Order: sequence, then structure tokens, then C-alpha cells
Amino acid sequence: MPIQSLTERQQKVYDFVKEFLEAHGYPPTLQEMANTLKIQPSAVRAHLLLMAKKNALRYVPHISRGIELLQERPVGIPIYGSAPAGHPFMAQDNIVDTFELRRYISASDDLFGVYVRGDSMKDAQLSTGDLLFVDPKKDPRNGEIVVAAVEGEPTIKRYYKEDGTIELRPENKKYKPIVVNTWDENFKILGVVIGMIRALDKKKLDTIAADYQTHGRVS
Amino acid sequence: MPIQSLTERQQKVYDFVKEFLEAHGYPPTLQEMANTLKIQPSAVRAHLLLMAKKNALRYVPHISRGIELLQERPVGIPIYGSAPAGHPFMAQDNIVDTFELRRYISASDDLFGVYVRGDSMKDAQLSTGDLLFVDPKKDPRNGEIVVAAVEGEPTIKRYYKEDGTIELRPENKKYKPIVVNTWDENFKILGVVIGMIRALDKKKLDTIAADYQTHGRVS
DNA sequence: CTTTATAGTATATAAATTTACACTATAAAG
DNA sequence: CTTTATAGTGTAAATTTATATACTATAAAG
Repeated sequence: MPIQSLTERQQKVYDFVKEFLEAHGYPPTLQEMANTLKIQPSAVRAHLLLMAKKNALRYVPHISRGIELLQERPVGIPIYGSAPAGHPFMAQDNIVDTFELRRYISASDDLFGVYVRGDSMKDAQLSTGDLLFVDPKKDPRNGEIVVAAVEGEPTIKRYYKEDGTIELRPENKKYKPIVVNTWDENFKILGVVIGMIRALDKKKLDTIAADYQTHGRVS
Repeated sequence: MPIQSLTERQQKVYDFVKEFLEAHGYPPTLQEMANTLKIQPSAVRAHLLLMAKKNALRYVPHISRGIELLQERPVGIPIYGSAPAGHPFMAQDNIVDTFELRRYISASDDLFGVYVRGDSMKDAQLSTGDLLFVDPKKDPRNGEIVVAAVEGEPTIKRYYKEDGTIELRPENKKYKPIVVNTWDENFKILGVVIGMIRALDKKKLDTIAADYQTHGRVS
């Protein structure tokens, strides 16, 4: 069922509910809406009933504050695609998806993060300051990037398993691969890197730089 | 003020409010809570008042359903730092921060995203499939990466302003900079790239590849 | 052994909130 | 020119909801 467009007045009511909800955490009463919009509660009620019919919200009669907004714009971030020439880039119908972290980085609950240090994964386009999302429950496949502990030292490398050995390859010719036996006790896969996020604005970069001295990163 | 921990019963009430909110979009009444928990409204009220004192929620007396949950547990992801040799990497005291998207990518509300296409920003370590976070309200500074529309075509480049001209430089020697006049009407800065996220697990990469044919990316 | 915090029952009252009903008015559609 | 959808006013009644008050009970702390 498509979302029918709201009239000007209905939009005003809808907006008020939205703002009220954000401010208070619960919806307004008919009275509260009526006061702000300077109309009668009965009139507000009529608007709500109409909007409910249009599927813009749910209105439960007999229930105080019984309003639920639908089409909650997700906390998400709209993602624009490329549009045909001449078509405005930032138009509603050029939104190809909505970004929600939970959906994008879908992994087990005990997902964790590490910051990258150094240039050993340069050719995989990972650089100092990048934040990696690591899934500790996922079994690594050959070619995937993993966080491993070698003799207690965490390190980021590409994973290749062959017979009884595991090879951890850096992505930079300057460094050499590490080869360990699968039964080696001084070695442990901490998790598989399933995502990465990088801050690019200057203020954030400064913060990261400051952090750098306080906390370590994993190379 | 630290969040004092809830007693077992308080947690039950809290959880019920949370579930009710998710199911209905508005908080429950004392009566509704009392019915489900099989206690009296007065008892529920007492719990709410206590929890409000503990800052677990806001409770507005005299207001029907006047409950707002606070401390929405952030969808946060723990970030581990590098620990002294021998110290277990994934220990509680090695958590240097918690990742929350809204804090990490702090920008104006109308933040949007675009997927990268092509290799024109290769040397800035951006590759096809990366998702960029773009702030349309931020004024670009020299050297920052921006999304611009040149003759209607969106493009990702590094921004340099000098006198009356703006230079949009790719980060790949294969491509040439674009130079436009500041007053050029066929040119518009759509926003400044303030962050990037990349999916690295295979399943996600496949999804992106499938998407690729349906929707476009911005080069 | 007394205080304090938590957890409850039970009931009447007060206040908040929704609702029904009777009307008016305007603009667009058929 | 009549119907339909929207947008209201105003009021009393019905219902929902919160609150005050008086008690009981348990466990932990001092």
C-alpha cells in the first residue's frame, strides 16, 4: 500500500507528533496538539484518523497518546546512486539504499574493533587510523584478512591455510609472511576482519592522532 | 552521574516498557504494566520513581504514559588497543573506546552516502564498493575530498580553491584534474567526504557486486 | 534490634484524556 | 448544483489513567 501524501494541515500535525516524540519519548495527547496548533482536540482527532487511513501513522482510539508514527525514517543515512544525466543527484528517487550500521556490519554480537597501525597492509588499502570491525566467531577463509595473536602480539594479516600450516601474509612487499603450524600454541586467530571505517574530516583525524599516543594500534 | 544498576524487579519493569514501546510506539500505562507483571499499579509506580532516581528512565508524574527510556544501550562495539606483551589482547582493560556510528561520523542531520566507483581516487585508498559519508553542510577546505556535480555528473575528487578557480584533483596519475570557475553554474559541491566504510566479508562483497548492476556508483 | 530500601495489596479519589454529537465553512470534482 | 473531502468550533459525557493513603512483608546494614 503506497503512502498517500498528506495535506498541509496533516503534515503539520504529523510534524508536531514527531517533534514531541523526539523531545519527550512519548506521543502527545489530542489536547497538547490542539493547544499548539490552536485548534480543537476534535479537529486534531479527525486529522489523525485521516492520516491513519493513509497509513502515515497508527492511531489507536480510546488509548491516551495512542499514536505510532510509521515510515520511521531510519536513523540511517540515505545513499544516493548515480542518476541519468540531467537528473538531480540528490533527489528522493535517486536514493538506492539506506545505511544502517547493524545491517551493514552484520555479525555476531561480540564484534569488536581495532585501529590499524603501520603500513603492512598498504596494498589492501588499510592505513594507520582506520578502524577495523572484527568478528571473533567467524571461521577465516583463505584470502580473508584476520587479526591474529602471534606470541601474544596482535597483528593484521591475510590468512592462508595449507595442510598443517597457516600463512599470515602482509600486503606490502617490505614485509615477509609469517608461517605457523596449526597446532602452535603461541598463535591464535582473534577474528576475521569483516569491515572497516575511516574518518576523513580533519577534526576527527586530529582526535585520532591524539589518541595514538595514549592507546596503541595493531600492526 | 553513573547509571546505578537496577534490581531484578526494576529490570523486569524496564524490559516491559522497552518491549511495549517497540511493539506499540508509545509507552504503557501503569495499569498495563501492572496487569502483565501481575502486581498493582501503585507498585509499578514505585518502581518507576526509583528507576527515575537512578536515571534509567524519565518518569513524568501526572502524565499518562509519561515514560521515556534513557541510556539506550548504544549499539556500540568495543575497540581494543594494543596491550603490553603477555597481556591478553581481548581483556576488558584493553578496551580503549566504544564505537558508535553517530559519534564517529558526527555531522549535520542531512548526511548522506555514496558508493565509490572506479579507481580515480586510488592513491587516497578509496576503491569501488566503498561507501562514503558525505556532509552537504560542511564547507570544503583545501585538500579535503568532496563529492561534486560537474555538468550534472557526480564525481569524487580532492578539492583545491585558488582565487577564482576550483581544482578537482583525482588521486591517480592516469586521470587529469578538473578546473572550474567558482561562478560556474554547471558545477556544484554536493558535500565533503567525512568518512568511509568498507565491507570486507565475502557475503557482503557479493551483495555489493549484485547491486552494482542495478544501481550506479559515483566515480 | 532498629533503620532503610525494596516490593507489595487494596481502595477511593482526582485529574487527564478521549469521544460523541451538533454545527459551520471552503474548495474541488462530477 | 450537488456531492465529497477537508478543516474547523464548542460542549458535555464517558472513560482512562494516575495518585494518595493506609497497610503488610522481607532482606540487608548498622
